[in-house]
Parts: sequence; C-alpha cells; structure tokens
Amino acid sequence: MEIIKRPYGTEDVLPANSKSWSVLETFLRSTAEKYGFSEIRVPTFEETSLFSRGVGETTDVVQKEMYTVLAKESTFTLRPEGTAGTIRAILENGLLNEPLPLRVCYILSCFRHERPQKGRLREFHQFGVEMAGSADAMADAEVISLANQILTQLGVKDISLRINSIGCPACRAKYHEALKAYFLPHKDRLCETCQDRLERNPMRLLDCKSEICREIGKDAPLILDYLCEDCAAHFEKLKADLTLLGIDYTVDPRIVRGLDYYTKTVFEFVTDCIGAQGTVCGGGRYDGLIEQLGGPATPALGFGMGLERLLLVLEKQGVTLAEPTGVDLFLIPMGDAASDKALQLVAALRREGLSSQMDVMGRSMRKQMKYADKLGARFTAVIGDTELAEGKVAVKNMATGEKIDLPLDDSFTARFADIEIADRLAKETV
RNA sequence: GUGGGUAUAGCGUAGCUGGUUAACGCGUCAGUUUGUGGCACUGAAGACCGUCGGUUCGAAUCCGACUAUCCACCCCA
Repeated sequence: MEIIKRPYGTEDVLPANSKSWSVLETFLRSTAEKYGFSEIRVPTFEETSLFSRGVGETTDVVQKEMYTVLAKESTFTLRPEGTAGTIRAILENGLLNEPLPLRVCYILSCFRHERPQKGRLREFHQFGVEMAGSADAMADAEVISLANQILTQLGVKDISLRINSIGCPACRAKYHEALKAYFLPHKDRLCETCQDRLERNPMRLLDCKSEICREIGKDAPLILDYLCEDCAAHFEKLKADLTLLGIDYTVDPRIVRGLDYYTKTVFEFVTDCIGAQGTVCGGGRYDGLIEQLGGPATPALGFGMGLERLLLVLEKQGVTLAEPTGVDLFLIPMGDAASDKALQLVAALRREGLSSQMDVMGRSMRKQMKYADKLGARFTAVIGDTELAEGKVAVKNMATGEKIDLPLDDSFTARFADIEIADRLAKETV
C-alpha cells in the first residue's frame, strides 16, 4: 500500500526542528508581553463574509486565495490572515469595553491557495499583534518597536524597515486620480500587468519590476504629497518617534499593502536573503476596520510576522535557536535484577527534572552503549550484579571518559544532579 | 492563473552519446564472544529508476502526455 502524501504547499515540522519552533514561539509571546500584549486564540475557520468584509472584496486574497469549505449545510473559510478573526473576537466578546488601548497577540496558521515557492506556503504560520483604541502615532511607533526588538534580539541582520503612509480614504482617492492621470498617457507602453493595475490598484504601478514601467514611473506623483493635514502630521510624528527610539527606517513611497483595511501608516521589514518573498513582517494602521466589522469607530493597528520566513532568515544567517534535546543519563542494566533497579532510577531521575533513558529494545550492552552515544547522552551508567552487590555504580562522562562512583541509594539522583550541573558549568566556562 | 527547472533506496547523489544482476556516501539493522560508546572492518535490509504511453530486438537513459515538486511572475507573512 502506498503512503498518502501531505497536501501541496504544506510542511511537516519534524522532531529535528520542532524545538526551534517552540523556543521561537515562547520568545515571541514573552517579548510581546513586555509591551502589554496578551495572547488571544481564535478559531481556524470563520464565516466567509468576515473576510470579504474585513480584508476586502476586491483583494487577491479574498478573490482567489481563500479556502472556502462546505461543511454540511454551511460554508466557512479557513483564515487567510489573523486580523479579521481577531477583531471579530474582540467585538463579539466586548473587549473594547476594557481599558484602552487593547493589546492582543497571537500565533496561528493561515491558509491561502497560492502557488507555493520559497517563503510561501499554502498553510503558513504567523505571529501577530493588534492594538486598538489609540489614534496617536506613538502607538504606531510602539508596535513597530516591538517588531524591531524581536528581530534585533533574535540576531537578524540585514533586514530593513520601510515605512510609508497611504493616507486615509479621502487623501488616497485623490492620489489615485492623480496617479491615473499621470500614467494614462503612457498606457500603451506599460507592461501587461500594469495596464491592468492602472484601474485595479494604481499604486502597484510604482512597484513594478519592469524597466519600462520603472522609467515611466520615475516622476510619478507620490502619495506623501497628497496626504491631508491630519495624515501628514501623523506620519511626521511617527518618524520623530522612531528616531527617538533609535530605530532606523527608510521612507518608501512604493510600499502598498494588498489588504484593503490599511490606512495611514504601513510598514514592512524586508530582507533579500531568502529569495523573492522577503517580507518577514508587514503591518500598519487600520482605522476603519473595526467599524467596518460592525464595531464602534475605533482606531487600531497591527502587524503579522511570517514564522517560516523568519526561520528561513535565521537559518540562512546561522542563528540557532535550540540545541537538539539530549539525554542526561542513559542507564545500561545487565540482568533482570539490574533492569528492575534501572527502571526505578530512570523514573526517579525524571521526577528530579533530569532527562533519563534506558534500553527498551533488549539490546546487548555494547549496543546500548552505542545507542546512548547516538542519542548524545552526556552520562551513562552500567548496572550489573556487581553494582547491586556493592551498592555503588560508576557514572561515565561520555565526553571525557571520566568515571565517578555514586552510591546506589536514595541519594543517587541528588548526587547525579550535582555532577550534571558541574559538568554543565564547566562547559559554559570553556 | 502564467513561465521555467527537476523527478533514481529514509536522506544526498552517480549512472543518462540506449545493451545483460542500477552504483556510491550518510543513515538503519546484524555481527567483530553480554562489563563500557566514538574509530575501523564484515554482512544485511531497503529502488517496480514519479505514472502512463510511444520509438526500439532492447529504455533509468530518447520522445510525448500526465502527476508531483522546486524557483520565479503575481500577491503577501
């Protein structure tokens, strides 16, 4: 019988890598906590209309990338991003009645039906935060600061923060008109996709990779010149605050987010070391979204951080988050009486907080020794009739070959713990 | 949705100007007398050479289709 393979664009996290994931997740939550963000957990699937209303009817994500499933008589959609569901939960549970601003974070999987490539999966994971209630640019700076601290403390290098303001619906509408007016005379020379973009999303024209489009767009009007007074002031304040925080950034007027809810501030942390999909973190302000989803008009913002992409960067840059799990003491019993004793010792060591294992395959002593070595056991101990009779056992340090006698009584686990700690300290000082 | 690349044991590869039992490294398992691992040596298991069809006396090797997968466009994390 042949095995069934995983769906295209999904990934298995194998034992060799799972620890990096859990270490990363713990780090993300605890860092977010320092900024006042508490974790929220929401369903994997939602009412389809939540996304068409929240993310935007005309976006690619909603139009062609959603996994919408028919379950009995109802249809649902696997979340393509985290914000809509989180805002839904906030509104449904009345969280906005708590002292504002509300700060929540999450780690969840998202689903988009796209063609997989490096840094892009159909099921991917993201860490995200949402902050609701503040219209001040200081809130923007804080959220960006969190992302910045995460990346910095993880040791990520060569990643740049780009910020932009895409204004409020009022100034953006004016800007779109100006852009169209600028590009229309050159329409025939634009690449095919850009001709299409001219109507759908004119701001994308500035981001085109084609030489001709770039050349044409060189002198195109910039959104920053079309911001209303309020939006312009907000952007200036953000820049000033980032400078106060010592966070480097570049203003990139070409940044466009593909989700409809963004207003004013948009930002992304981009690297070029993991292929074409280099946006590790992206986010911005969405002052209209909460009202759009039926809540009270409340300014808010957030970001999403792609965990697979982040892990790709860390791997590429040689950052290791976790050493493989080892074994502190591997017991090698010889004979039934010793085996019974070892079984009890292993359990006692584990209760003590140490990791301990023994053979469960009925292997010869030599094989057990080899196996202990492959497991990366730091210490081994052979227990046979002699040890039982003398009431002591030699614990062997696998790295040095040194052996230390320990009494086979109730003090064994505590004594071994001392040796184990001493060994750990010795390694650290070296 | 559109391009292009790739498809040989668990993993990484060789073989690809068609020619008899498809090779190598790593890994796994068993041994080198059940009282001490790493090294070395011996041996074993494990591949219908992605699938189907075509050319041919003969196909892992050439051709086609399909499927899978990777990279890129697009889009986003």
